[in-house]
Amino acid sequence: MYLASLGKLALGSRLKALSDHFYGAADEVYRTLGAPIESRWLPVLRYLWDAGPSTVTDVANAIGQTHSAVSQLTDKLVRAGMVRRRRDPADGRRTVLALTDKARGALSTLGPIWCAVRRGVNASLDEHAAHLLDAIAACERALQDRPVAEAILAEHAAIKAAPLQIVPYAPALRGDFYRLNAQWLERHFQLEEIDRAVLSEPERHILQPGGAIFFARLGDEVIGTCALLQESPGIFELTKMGVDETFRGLGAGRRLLDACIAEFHRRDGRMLFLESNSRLQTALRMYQKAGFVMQPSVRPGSHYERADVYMIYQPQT
Amino acid sequence: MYLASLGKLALGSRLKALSDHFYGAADEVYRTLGAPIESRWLPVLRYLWDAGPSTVTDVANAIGQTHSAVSQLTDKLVRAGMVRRRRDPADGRRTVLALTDKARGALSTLGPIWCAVRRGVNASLDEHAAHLLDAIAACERALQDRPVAEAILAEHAAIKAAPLQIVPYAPALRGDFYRLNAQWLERHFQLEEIDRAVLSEPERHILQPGGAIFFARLGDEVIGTCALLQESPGIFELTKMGVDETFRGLGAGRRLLDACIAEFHRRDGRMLFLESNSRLQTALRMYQKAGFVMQPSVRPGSHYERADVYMIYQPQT
DNA sequence: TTAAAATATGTAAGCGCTAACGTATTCTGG
DNA sequence: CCAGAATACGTTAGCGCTTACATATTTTAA
Repeated sequence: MYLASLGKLALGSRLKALSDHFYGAADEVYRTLGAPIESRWLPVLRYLWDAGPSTVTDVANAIGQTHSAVSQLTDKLVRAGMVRRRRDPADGRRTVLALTDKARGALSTLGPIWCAVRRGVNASLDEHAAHLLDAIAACERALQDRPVAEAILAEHAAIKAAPLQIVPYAPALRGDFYRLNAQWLERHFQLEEIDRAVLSEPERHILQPGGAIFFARLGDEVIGTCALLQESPGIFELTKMGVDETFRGLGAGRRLLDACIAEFHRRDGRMLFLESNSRLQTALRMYQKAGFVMQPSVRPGSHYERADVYMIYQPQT
Repeated sequence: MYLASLGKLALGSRLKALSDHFYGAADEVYRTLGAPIESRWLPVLRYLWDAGPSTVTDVANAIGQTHSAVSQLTDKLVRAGMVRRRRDPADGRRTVLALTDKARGALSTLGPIWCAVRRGVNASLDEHAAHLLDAIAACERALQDRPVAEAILAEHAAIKAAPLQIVPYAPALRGDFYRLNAQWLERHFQLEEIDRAVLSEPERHILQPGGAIFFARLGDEVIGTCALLQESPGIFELTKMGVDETFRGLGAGRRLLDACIAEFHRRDGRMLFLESNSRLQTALRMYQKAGFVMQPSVRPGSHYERADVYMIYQPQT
């Protein structure tokens, strides 16, 4: 959950754990079955098996590692008696790695074990693993096409350059009102029939009973909205606040909230309340900072299923 | 390619690289924009921001790391002046971590940058990242349900217990003949009309002209096949060899090959050849070991599009 | 009350990998 | 022919994380 703050960035450890899990399982199997092999060795051993004696760099390129990694792995393999190091007589810079007879013997008895590993992994993971591989490959390709840092800096420049404005309702914004509210409703709850009706016809359900709707614009983009609904004369509800997920953190929510509160005062409202849900912690903190106070119980006769929080605007004067 | 030998196990490094890429990009952005922050700090800082002063273990649980990792991260954060360590007066074992004013200041100016990071990452990766997350979650769940090592050992026991037999053609095996050949054809090439015809009616195209078909059975499962086709009197072609991908390494291919060669001798054949493709290195090595010799050019008048290898059986007597 | 068990944290060592460097050796162009 | 560039490879230090261990402190149970 808190990892989400980093967006997609916190994958590293999860994936390392995942792959360590696999390696660990394979090693456990090799140990149990008495195969004198470790799973981390396999890429190197397998390449030498297929390609015959090879230089460090050849192996490194083939298995997608740096020459250093191969060199260090080779240390272990030599220590385990699986690989022999030799100078290349034709080129004194090169080291030729070759399997020992011991390694050849070990590998040649490994067929059934590999087969079992393959089938066991498949049985456990089925298509999941395939999806994972596809997804990784897709990400790698996308990153090659375009460096992320560049994309981020471009976004930042665009955000900084665009002014953040609060504007009142206009018919052209009806679609935005729906979109911005549907986004968080669908993420956290269910979009119900009543929601669809109110969001589709804000004029009828909000403006006409004496309410107001504001929008936050960043440059040309409409990134947030908030509504003030007159429940009965002088009694207002703050509702339908939504900020585009990708544009949070710019202060648009607070600006919208302030606009609604100002409008409430302009209309000489006597009471302003809101209903929300305890899952929306960030929003609740913002309401609190703006002067809303948490009430001990939910609002009597609330017409929201999802409301378990009731707050009333009580600014300290 | 050689990683494939490990099946799905070689993900670790790729994913670490992928996530390092993200961290690196984010850090580059923070540096460029002058934010005194590193991306690895964020989970901790963000949690302290949201939850207030907390103990090491609380933070560790919240961000999904070990207490050691948090402790070490805290060292850095203290050195950077972002976090304060205090003993918990109520419980002398605990250390309470709290943000410094400096950290609070830094974090509060970070909104637009985070927003840009989110949008930049989204722009670069779009749904790829979402798929990746889904796939990881699916794998994690699958692993929880069933330990891999156990599944592998079960497979191994099953494989070891079952006898590997070579059996001649029987009508009930027609479907297996198709399946086993279609598998590798579709993976490496294209399944063409002519293939479909031959594979669907082996009696007509292979047996009736004086050929033979063998199957490898492991217990109840049919895991491989190979055919001997009489091209003209005394001239035989070894063809349609296929072993189920998940059952390779058990020696089924070699056993099938030997069966076909024995059959060739039993029929007093004068010549035995095969056509194949240089992509199928493993198969080619097996043919070589069995006595087939690579010819310098492709077979004249070959009826295979995909054949770029021509081998003739020439056992050293 | 007090010994044993549990909890909270820091520290050390290690993993697999990388980047940076150093040292050979070979290639290249004048 | 020979100086500089390029190549091959081992070594070192470091990353972020883990496990194993050491040291406090608190809780539990007899």
